[in-house]
Amino acid sequence: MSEIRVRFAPSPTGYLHVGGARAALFNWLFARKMGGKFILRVEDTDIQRSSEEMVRGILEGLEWLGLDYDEGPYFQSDNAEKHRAAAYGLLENGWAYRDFTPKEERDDATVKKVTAEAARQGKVTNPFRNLSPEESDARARSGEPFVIRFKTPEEGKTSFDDAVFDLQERDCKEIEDLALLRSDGHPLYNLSVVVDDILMGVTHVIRGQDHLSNTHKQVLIYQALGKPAPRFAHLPLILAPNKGKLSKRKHGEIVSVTTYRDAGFIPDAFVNFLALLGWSPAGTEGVGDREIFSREELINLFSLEGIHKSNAVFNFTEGDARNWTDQKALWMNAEYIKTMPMEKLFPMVKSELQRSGLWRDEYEGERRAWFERTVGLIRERARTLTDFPKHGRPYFVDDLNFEFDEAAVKKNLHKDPALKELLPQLADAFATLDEFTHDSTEALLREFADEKGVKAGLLINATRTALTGQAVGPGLFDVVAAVGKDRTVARLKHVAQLAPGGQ
RNA sequence: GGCGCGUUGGUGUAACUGGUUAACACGCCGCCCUCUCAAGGCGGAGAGCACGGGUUCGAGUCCCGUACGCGCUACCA
Repeated sequence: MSEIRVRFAPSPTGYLHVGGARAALFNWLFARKMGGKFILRVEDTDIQRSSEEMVRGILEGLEWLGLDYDEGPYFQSDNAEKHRAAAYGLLENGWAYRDFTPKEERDDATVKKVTAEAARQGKVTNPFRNLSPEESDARARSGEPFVIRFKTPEEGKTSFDDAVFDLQERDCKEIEDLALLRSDGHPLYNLSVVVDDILMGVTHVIRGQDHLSNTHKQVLIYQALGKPAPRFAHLPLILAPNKGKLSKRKHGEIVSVTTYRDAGFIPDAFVNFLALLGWSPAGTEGVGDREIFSREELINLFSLEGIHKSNAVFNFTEGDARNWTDQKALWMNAEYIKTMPMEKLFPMVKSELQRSGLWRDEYEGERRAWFERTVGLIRERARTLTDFPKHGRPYFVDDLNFEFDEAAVKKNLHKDPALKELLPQLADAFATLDEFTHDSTEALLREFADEKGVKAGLLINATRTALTGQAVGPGLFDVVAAVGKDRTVARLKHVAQLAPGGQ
């Protein structure tokens, strides 16, 4: 069997969105699984809409996801000459004709309505379809502008066996005489994809279901070109919570994969989440109810048969800061952060801390053990990588340059006036400890509480807020040990000064 | 309008070729743990499988119809 070759062919009309990312992922998984090649091709036929910046966005997204391509990126526009040649070839052998109808300018917004309205009138035979070659040539020679259209057969049907949607058939009379070449000579999508896929030896076309109807046109073009069509596999769509289309205009940054990168997602976690949107390893022996899969496992488990037919909803709540994206994605990310090997997590946390100016080289030198322990503390309740600088700041700064949560201060420091006296005393007691560990500090604090006749919880919560500014966080004695003796003593004394006197 | 595709709890999914009280995960609620918050453990609510017919001893699984959603119907991709 010859080599499997698949491609991801995004149009650079925006950044890499989750739908595109998932299409790229499935192509990549298939290529890796089958030992084939994964090709990246940018469909920039419509040059007016393309920009280098947008191409960069796509490349960045793929890189972050770790979807490396074996060939490319190719640019469809580079092949325009070949696409044109193909169109003229079809013109010559009678599979296409020149249409001299004057161009109608339609803007993107109204084109749907206009075309739907036109379709309502019923299909009409293009008056130029049967123009004699002589007359057609003559008019072309005279400089009259024309578009080259495919001469869709009047009889018969097209068919292909989709790997996901099974046998697809369509009557040719339902298919319009699609334009192949614009009057300005630019090749159009349906021609370009086919020619490029032939040129690149693509064996499997895995793409969004929105192309399912187009595929019939492409099948016709393959026939006209005398080439076998590849195997098609159409993916279900990813929809917004209202089951409508996911779009940049309506849903903003939430659909861009770079948003997830910047928000502190682990690439593997996002890939894992994406893989389960519209695909499942159902029926695979021994997989059971698992949902967490490493990249290698996904590659092994992946198959076109596991792809669903029905669309999936990307479930997020607009305007909810905590659940800004799909909660399962968030959960999965937390799961990865919590369980991944420290060696893999370390560099991610490092660059995150560097971004917020909290990184020190000693963290991978003499203080590495301390740093890893501290990261271990934070990771247990982190949902994204940005939680490391956010929750971790009190551990990484020497001074008091971290935020004190107002409610926490009120509840844990100001509520009981006795703390103004107790905290400095506790600080002094801590200062006497030679060995400053989880156990030794806990023993000391509890004994101190007993002596003073107060509940340990009072001091514990006050100390937590003194050391971290928060009312919530890891177990207090883990915090104390991580913050260390000097800072613990200093911070306890500091907050005591801030406490309201007397009352 | 035409053509195509789809429809299992709020979301993602499972349910071998029709055969136990429709399963799992996320989310939600409660309990336990506990110095807080998470995590973790335990338990619970939530779908009778879009709706209506049919076939069958028996249907989420097969057939027909309807509704709804989505896609295509461009000199966009």
